[in-house]
Amino acid sequence: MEDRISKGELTRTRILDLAEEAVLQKGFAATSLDELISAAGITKSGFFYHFKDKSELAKHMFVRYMEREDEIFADLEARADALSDDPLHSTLILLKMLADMLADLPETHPGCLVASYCYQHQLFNDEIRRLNEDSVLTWRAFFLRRLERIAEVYPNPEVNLRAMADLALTFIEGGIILSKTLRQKELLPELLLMYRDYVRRVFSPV
Amino acid sequence: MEDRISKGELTRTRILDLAEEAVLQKGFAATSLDELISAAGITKSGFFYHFKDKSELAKHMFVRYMEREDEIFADLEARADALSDDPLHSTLILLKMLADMLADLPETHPGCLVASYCYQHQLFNDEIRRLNEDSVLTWRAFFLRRLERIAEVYPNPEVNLRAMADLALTFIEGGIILSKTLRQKELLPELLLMYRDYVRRVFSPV
DNA sequence: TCCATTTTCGTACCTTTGGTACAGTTTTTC
DNA sequence: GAAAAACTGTACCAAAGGTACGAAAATGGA
Repeated sequence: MEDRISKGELTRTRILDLAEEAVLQKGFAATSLDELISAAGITKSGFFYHFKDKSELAKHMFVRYMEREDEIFADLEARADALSDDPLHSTLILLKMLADMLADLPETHPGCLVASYCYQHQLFNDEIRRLNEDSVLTWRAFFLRRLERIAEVYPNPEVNLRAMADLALTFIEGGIILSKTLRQKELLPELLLMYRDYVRRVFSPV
Repeated sequence: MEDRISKGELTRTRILDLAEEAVLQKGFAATSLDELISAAGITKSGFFYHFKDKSELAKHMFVRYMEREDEIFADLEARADALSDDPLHSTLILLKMLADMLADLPETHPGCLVASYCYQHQLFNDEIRRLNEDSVLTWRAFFLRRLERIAEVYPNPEVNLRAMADLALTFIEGGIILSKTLRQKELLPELLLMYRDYVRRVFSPV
């Protein structure tokens, strides 16, 4: 009938939620299984029923994180594209919506798993490192696709679209670090709006 | 006679070098003391003679890291200012030299301790968190000071200088993550040159 | 050369953590 | 009501961070 979520699925979600929060605050190695199982209200055996070892936890945590981010971006894209047929305009809307979303967070942005894993890459196996790399490439492709569509309408031969797509990620990752370190949540949306401004200037006819 | 470096100082430097490299690759918690002492060729007691606990290691490592960075920036600044009296021009030179320096690194940038600590803040005490915050504020002040001098000569009322200073850090931190994750060392200098370009466009009279 | 300080080693011990192994039990679900 | 799913309990292991403290080199200056 309804979209039933099995009990196991719920427990797994609970573990992953707790793990993600802990990892973003103190790193993967310092996130102890004991801490997770007691917070999740299960036992060690229960944990190992769901994840065959800690590295499986890392992998599933990351995959889930990326799926959620992808959903968010797909949703923003759909909403932005619904509001304007002009590729430049709709991308500016998208960036504004993203900035608003980040500004509306109750606290400072908790952090990005890509950055966290990047600064602990030696802890992870090749599969996870590959996943991390792929996720960055996916984001780059997302922005690049939109920038290319803009460039078709507003050609600007001087601009390196790939570098400009990378810039979006740079703003996000760098902005999170700035926001987190200074504990000022406004910094991240402010920076994103600067990126938006930059995109507008580059493509807008003077 | 010469600037003698005591044996203890040498050992401490060796420990800090090893620790910094390990921390940037797998995080602080995963960097074991046993690993450091065996690599440094000392014993556990030897380690605890130099650092009263692991948290002292974290602190000294960070302080030393920031001193080195400060030196690098002070040196770049001195060299850039020697080449031009015009504040805009000398800052553009500074950014170019920084980009060149990063491009000349033999490998991908090893990472920034500010970002590493930021993503593991819960591991550290207030003193270290404060140090981390202060270091970002110092960098912001460094760039802000230069931007203000530029703005005196090339006024642009539309621009938020503080946000533009933060942008420099954002480019660096975000660029490191991008470079490290994709294992492409060219990305970081490329991004820095984009920041340089941005600064030039903002202040250059059309 | 002697003496004090600095630097390092040896050893023993304690707790937490990740991980393994595996048998047993309760809950769901069909 | 039976099979599959979702756990629990117990016992064990090696490695890690840390503590404590006494002894021994090494070094540096008088």
